[in-house]
Amino acid sequence: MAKEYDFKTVEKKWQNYWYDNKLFEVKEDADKPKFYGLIEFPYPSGAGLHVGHIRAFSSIEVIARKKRLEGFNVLFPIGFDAFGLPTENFAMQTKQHPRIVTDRNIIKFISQLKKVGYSFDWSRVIDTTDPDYYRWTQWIFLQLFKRGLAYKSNTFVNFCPVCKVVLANEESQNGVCDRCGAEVIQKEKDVWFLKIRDYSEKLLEGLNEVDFPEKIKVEQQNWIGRSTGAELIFKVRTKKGDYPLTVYTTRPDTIYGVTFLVVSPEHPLLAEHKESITNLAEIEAYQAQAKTKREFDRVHMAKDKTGVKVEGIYAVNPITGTRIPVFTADYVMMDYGTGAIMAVPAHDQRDWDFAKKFGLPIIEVISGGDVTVEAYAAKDGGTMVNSPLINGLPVKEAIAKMIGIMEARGIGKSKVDYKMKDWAFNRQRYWGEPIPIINCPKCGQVPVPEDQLPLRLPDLEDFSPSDDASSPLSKCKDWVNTTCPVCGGPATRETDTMPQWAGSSWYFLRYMSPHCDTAIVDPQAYKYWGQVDWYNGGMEHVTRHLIYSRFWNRFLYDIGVVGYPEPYKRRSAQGLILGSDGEKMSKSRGNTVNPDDIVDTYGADVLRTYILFIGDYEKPAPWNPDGIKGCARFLNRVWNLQDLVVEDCNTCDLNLDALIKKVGDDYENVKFNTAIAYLMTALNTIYARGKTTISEINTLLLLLNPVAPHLTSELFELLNKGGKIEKQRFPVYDPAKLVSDTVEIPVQIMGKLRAKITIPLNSTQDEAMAEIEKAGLLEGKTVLKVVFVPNKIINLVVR
RNA sequence: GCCGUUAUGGCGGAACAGGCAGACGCAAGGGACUUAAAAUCCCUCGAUCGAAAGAUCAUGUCGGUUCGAGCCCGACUAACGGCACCA
Repeated sequence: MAKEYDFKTVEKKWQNYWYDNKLFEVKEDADKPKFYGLIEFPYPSGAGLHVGHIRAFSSIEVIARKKRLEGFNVLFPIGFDAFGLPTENFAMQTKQHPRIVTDRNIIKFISQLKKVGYSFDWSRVIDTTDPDYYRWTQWIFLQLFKRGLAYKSNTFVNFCPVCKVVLANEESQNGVCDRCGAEVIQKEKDVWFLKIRDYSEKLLEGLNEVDFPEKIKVEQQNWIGRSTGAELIFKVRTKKGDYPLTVYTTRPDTIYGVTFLVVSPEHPLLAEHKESITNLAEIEAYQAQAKTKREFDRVHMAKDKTGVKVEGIYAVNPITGTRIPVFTADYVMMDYGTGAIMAVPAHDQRDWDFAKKFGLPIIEVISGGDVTVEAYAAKDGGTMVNSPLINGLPVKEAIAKMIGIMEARGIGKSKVDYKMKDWAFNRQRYWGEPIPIINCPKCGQVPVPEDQLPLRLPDLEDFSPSDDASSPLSKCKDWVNTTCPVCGGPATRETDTMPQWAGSSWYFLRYMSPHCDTAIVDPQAYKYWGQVDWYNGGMEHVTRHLIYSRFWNRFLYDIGVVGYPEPYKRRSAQGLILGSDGEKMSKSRGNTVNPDDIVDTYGADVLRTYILFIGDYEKPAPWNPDGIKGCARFLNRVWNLQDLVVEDCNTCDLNLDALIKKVGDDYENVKFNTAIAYLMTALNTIYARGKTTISEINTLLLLLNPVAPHLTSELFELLNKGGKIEKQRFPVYDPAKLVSDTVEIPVQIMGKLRAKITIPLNSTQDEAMAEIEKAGLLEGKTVLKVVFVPNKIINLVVR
């Protein structure tokens, strides 16, 4: 009998062996093919590692170990995305410096990750809060700034009047402050933006060349929100003369149905033509009200349209010459299109609602709906009516023709627009990268010279937010007051810091040469490692991190710093691990699972096996404490295979080639659950037979090694005179052995399974029928029709 | 409202490309071993009828295509995720 498997000793032994011998530390090696596997680096929260992390990391871990066995030079790095609010808040509460908190958390994470036996290259650990790292984050910002892609602009921020602090969007969900529950108000402030909109088209195009799950592509496409339409110019008659008001529309075909125009309350028309407006007081009251209205309200009041008619001015329809009234209403946004729309109530539900409320005419210009009941959008059908120049045309043709007419007359042009907004790139917080800009009264915004980077965070005593919506850094006068690098005169530093998404937008580049101090990435290292071959992470990052980092990489490509426009070749996404109650894990629900507990009770291999076996990798799965036991049993049975070893075994006819193919393919296809299931089936077969050979076990161990590396390393060593499993090659199957010479096919009668017959491979229909006759399945029946799929099935239609 | 995803036993989930529904695991029941328990091993395990052989029903609902549908088509329902007064 085999010695009982002592996971504690064995796991410790192999972890020491791997880490002490630096087995996973890699260098560029031109003789080997490279594989760069990446997991989203964790935020080192005080709570430590979560089972969600285990699921997220274990996929690439399996691939990394498999690729190593296949002879690849594998880069599988880890680091920490350590700037951010939770640490800062925790630091404030406990009156410790965030640096201390961060370092402590990182140490904890590293020890937890090592206990799981992950094959990370520990020589490349990066930390976004390390000045040697954020020096380069700041450097990238400066490149963006120098090319006009970073700019400061006035906008509204979420402000909690109780805590007196600017809140990030994620801290003010539903218009309520996360910490005190007070209603958040909008406060005007100058903030930095990155012109990600300039990259809309490139980010869309790039999706064509990457291997991402379709739903990720669709989500990014929707986020970018490309629409093709037209900009049309309506003349607005004012006391100062005609004001050319440009509206954006995707439906220029409906121009004959325009019965009013609507401008956003922030539209410059209103500010520039006050003297023409006869109900100015009313307009200004409405503007003031719209300003204080929170984003949240705007959305939830969607059905109850508000607005005011702008008296004293009117617009002229450029096609018909008709006079039409101008309104201002907050259902028109200043930051999309031109902030002004032509309203066609007959064919747009929002305009319809507004027209009903204000008693405005509704003119049908596309037949096919009943516009007295609701708007008829007619996206796919309908023909134009009441539209002299385009009557009778289907919608699509009408759009094209009308754009042509407008372009010819100089009153409009086709125009592509995007919903994606520029990236608001600052926070009024301490624990982030300082923005390396100096404000000089004479020279304006001056970049910190690159040789002065990193611009270090000053070591503040009090890093709590200020109550005037400015950053904590503004309190540090020694740091704020500086001299202008251009004119040498007195100047002040930018006091806002970068958002959390900054450091994570380029970290995959840093891993290639984490200690390079002359560039963000060493060109030789980049030349070798290039793109990330496979990147796994959460769906929640698809429209933030995943799009931001694609943007930065694309920018770096455009300025010649990197050689590939897309950073990630392939992306996969793990599903959420839910609590055993089927609900999202949370401390308040008390349904969380600490991976440390599982490692202590069952061992790292069991945890790894279970998290991969739990279900479809890409779908959410509830944690089941009993399920872990099954995986523990499985691994135990693998260990005990040593008791079944015989020298010669003529009945050991397990089809290993089929198993190798199945398991290997499943790993690559993110189907870890079925890969493990097939290994279990093979094991059951061996146990039923009662004997096995060392060579058979070795194959199984190699297949299982990426999932359960400790146990398989130990058993391999034991059975192979001290041999090391990592020196082996991942098994290769012989395609010729995947097919046998006979095949069992089902016999259906009238579509229902009635019997099974075993016939030689590639038998003809007649041979199959002969076999069925022999079995006496057709007595008293007349065969009307035979459907025969060679080697698959035979179905008989009988009477 | 728009976009997307999903729906299979008591549970998690399998089913390659329209061809044996329920692999694998859990739970449950029965048995062996044990003084006993744990561990381990063996058997049963979708529902209904039947002593059995077997038959019928069954992949969210209702229709359709097909020799054959969990899978394809049409119309729904529910849950989850994303976006949202986007012109």
